[in-house]
Amino acid sequence: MASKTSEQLPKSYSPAEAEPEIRRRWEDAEVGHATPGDGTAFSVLIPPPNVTAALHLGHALNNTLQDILVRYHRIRGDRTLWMPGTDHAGIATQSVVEKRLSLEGTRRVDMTREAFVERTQAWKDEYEATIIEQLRQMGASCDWQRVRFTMDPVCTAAVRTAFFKLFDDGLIDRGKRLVNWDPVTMTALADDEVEMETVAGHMYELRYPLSDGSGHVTVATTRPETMLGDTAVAINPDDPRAESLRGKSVLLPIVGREIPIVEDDYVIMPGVGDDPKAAFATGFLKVTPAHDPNDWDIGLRHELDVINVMAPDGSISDRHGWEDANDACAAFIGLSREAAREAVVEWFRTNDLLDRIRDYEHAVGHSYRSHVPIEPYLSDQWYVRVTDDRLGGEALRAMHADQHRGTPPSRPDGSTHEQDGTLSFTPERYARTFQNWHEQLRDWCISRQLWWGHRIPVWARTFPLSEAGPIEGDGLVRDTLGCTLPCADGATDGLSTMMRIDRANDEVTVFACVDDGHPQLEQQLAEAGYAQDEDVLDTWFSSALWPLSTMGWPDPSAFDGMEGMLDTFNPTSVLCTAREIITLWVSRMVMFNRYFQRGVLPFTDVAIHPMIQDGHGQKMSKSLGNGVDPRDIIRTHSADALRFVMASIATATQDVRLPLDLICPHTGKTFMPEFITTPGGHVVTAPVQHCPDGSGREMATVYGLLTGETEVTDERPMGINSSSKFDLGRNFATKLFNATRFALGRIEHPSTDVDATGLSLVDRWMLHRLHATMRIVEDAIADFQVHRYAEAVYDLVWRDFCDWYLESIKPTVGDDPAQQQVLRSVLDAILRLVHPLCPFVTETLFPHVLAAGPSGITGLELIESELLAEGHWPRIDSTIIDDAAEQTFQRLQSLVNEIRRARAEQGLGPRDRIDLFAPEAVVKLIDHAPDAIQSMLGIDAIHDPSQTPEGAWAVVFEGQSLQGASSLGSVDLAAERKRMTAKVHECEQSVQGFVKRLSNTSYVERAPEHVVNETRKKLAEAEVDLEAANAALARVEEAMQA
RNA sequence: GGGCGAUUAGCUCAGUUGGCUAGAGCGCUUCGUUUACACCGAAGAAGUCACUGGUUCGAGUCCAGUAUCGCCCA
Repeated sequence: MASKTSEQLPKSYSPAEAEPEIRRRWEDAEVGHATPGDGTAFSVLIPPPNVTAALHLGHALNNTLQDILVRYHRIRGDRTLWMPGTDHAGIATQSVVEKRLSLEGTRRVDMTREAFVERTQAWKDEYEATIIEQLRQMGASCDWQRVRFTMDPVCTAAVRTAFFKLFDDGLIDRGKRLVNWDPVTMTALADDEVEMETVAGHMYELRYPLSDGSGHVTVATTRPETMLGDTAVAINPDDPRAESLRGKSVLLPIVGREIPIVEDDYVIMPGVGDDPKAAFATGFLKVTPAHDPNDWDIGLRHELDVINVMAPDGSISDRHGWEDANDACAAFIGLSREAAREAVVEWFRTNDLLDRIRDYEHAVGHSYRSHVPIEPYLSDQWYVRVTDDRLGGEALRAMHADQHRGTPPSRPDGSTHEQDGTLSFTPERYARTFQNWHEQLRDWCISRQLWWGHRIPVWARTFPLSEAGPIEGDGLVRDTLGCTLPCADGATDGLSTMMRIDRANDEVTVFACVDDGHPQLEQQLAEAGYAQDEDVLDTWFSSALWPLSTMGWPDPSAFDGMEGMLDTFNPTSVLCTAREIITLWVSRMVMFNRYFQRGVLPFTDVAIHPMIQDGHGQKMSKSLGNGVDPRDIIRTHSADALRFVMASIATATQDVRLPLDLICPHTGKTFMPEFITTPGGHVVTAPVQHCPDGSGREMATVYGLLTGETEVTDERPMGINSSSKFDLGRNFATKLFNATRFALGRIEHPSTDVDATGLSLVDRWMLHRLHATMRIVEDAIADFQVHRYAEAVYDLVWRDFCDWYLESIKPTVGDDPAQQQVLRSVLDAILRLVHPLCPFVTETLFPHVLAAGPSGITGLELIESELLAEGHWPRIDSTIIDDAAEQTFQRLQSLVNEIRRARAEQGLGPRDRIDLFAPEAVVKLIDHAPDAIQSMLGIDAIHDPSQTPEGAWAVVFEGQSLQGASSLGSVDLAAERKRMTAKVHECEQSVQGFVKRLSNTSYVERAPEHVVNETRKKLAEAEVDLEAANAALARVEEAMQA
């Protein structure tokens, strides 16, 4: 290392060359590798990115935040783990693979399940590699020896164990429920995979005759075709018509089914309230429990029949639970839902039962994959009973008392756990989201009709009831003891069973769940004619186990190098994520970790960061082509730039807009593209853009490619999405590099034994600034406010260190070994402070600073290490604090600013020299740093005011007036009068403001004394300034008349 | 429909328990390239803090209402 001298630093910084080399050094040193053990642990789990696609800027923000925390804690000396990994993302990944298959002219259903999974595995391998590479390029200091994948053997073991335990503990249910069904791809969709779209539809009013022939009721519906499955008509109990209809029933047209009229306050009354639906309501609601989620709930409340009239492909069918279809229905069977709608409406019209049709705009859920309306569809699904107090209740009890509104439910046995009340959200308001979610929790449907995922470890077989022996009950039965069916007794180790008894059909279905590590039981079940469930688990089931599975739960000793991981690192320290998955993921991790780890939390803090939108406030998304690949930013701006800007924009109050720019492939120039508005109202880049140099050359955009409106050719290459927002970070890294290079050139013989108290003002001030910034940084990171961190080091490096300190020491540092040591140590400390934000440039510079010699300032400890990434945070004593130096230096800064302003107004260039004629008090102030002031202001000499020559200009400072004169001897009196007039005006405004405030007696009486005194002091200062300014102005005017 | 936010300079955003005569970066104007850095330096212009009320000696900050936008849940 000692060979790294300042001479070896290149003239300018080239991140593209430096970054791969630095990364190699970190990886060779296994910087991120963590082992279990003693001491303060700090651990973070990556929110595993989906292997569906490469990372975008949202991930860059998320992971930058984590890496900052992790690098900071690592160099603070904590035992630090950042666990990396990826998520199999069941439906999303299956969907992109199917899309690729369709491009190849084949389909999933044309191949075996094994072949499809293999194909998907290949996709996963490709994108996992891409994602890991992206993280490495960003400088993520993960533990790369512990990369996990939600479907790898370690995670799979956890999933199997968890499912079995939940099943065995009665927390897994099976039942018929409505799911979001995509009738084109024929799978259930998760709620978040349903996109709400506004549709111009119709509200149909249909007449249903009363069974007793005493008239009819008119129902309003947007989906007339579902009437074949109606099992009731509902009316609001407050509706005046309700009483006369009570107990009556309706004869359902076409089907001839007699269905009850029920009273339910879900029903909207016509014209009542400000719900827009009220304008379209008739007060009567057809109830179709099998085809509408709200109707399903009404059905439950009134114990209605559930009649499914559709096949999985969305066509009308009497073979999926519709048993009373008569001849009149035959005409509809087999029709698509769209055709059936027309046919049903036509039937009503022909039979004079159609009242009217009105245009009606409403939101309809669409499949994000096939883009057809989703069908609420009745099917058998597995559920986790998260509404059970052992799960949902534990999540509420986890919340910090300051953040939970009211009192969380207590445990049935009244017990408490030491980790109750220890989960905190930052920003605090997101605790509300978490609490509200758990207070209206619904059971969690975990089965998905997919091939890609964790297959549900349940084997089932249906038997005639007569073979089952003496079993009791009807419906779902957990106690299977006494059952004589094969594999159904539930007493075998590793096997847990339940059964569904269907007495009406004389059948019993046995469900047998097998624990992890019992392949012989699976074999046995297969031999007994049981078949494994075809479905896979919801992706979030394995994600929910992430804090456990990545550390080897349930048995870390079963895996290499994992022993002790759970003990040391679970609960983890903080989870960094966006708010959109508080319900989907955070909640489930809390429930599962507490359930499986005897009350232990998965993490104690949740840090929610903003979402990144484009310049038009739209989410960055693949379909809008407004996404930005972090690798493009790294290529054009550097990883440090990416990270610095990500940290700067990670503020707590709102989402951030990152206006999109385009990089021209012809010239490499960045420019603002032309935007167009899509029919859907989104603002996107026009498919073809023109080179900003006016040459007329063209380029294609991501959006153009996506819509097929353009393609990439030699003449029309791809424009790269970027953002000039990242210039800030690139400039910062460059500035730091240049400043370091310059400083190193000035450090020749640093003292090694420097006591801060004996130093010059500028040195003491600089050390004071370092101390103050360190406190800000430490507080900011403790509060997860990385933008405050970025801002603080920006000011320290650019404003304090470069603009003031380096400029101040230029005349003296060459001959001052003590100052050289201050320069060396401050530089060293700055690199350590900036490292978590910009690890590459700081690591690049670090050995060069070490090569400048050992540190040596009392009260500032800088422990050396080979790599900064494995180094140490500076230790700084409070003896370094020097408020007097800070105050004096601030006065000098004001003086410099005033004189610079005057110089500029006088039209003096940076090289024009001046003489200063200053009163004694000002000279005394300048004497704190005479060389610095003279150098920064280009002062040749300072004289007594009595020697002021003709043609001097004035500066008002602290109520005094000093004069400056250019060596050229000329003065621009007009400019001088203008500036002095402005100064007088400014002073008058101040004086007036303070006088007004102080003449308010209630202000003087009621405001705290120190506030009033402060105002008096300011008034006094403003008054003397005004006096001095007036005097100066008078002199100018006098000179002009002369 | 319920909940949570946002609205501050041309743009993107800060603004900690009410005490500022409201800040930053970019952009803009003027000046400056022998003297670390033009991915730079110096100077400058630019804001009725969405609107209407209220509380207070004092409101960008607290309260109520209005408008617009965003997200989550139903």
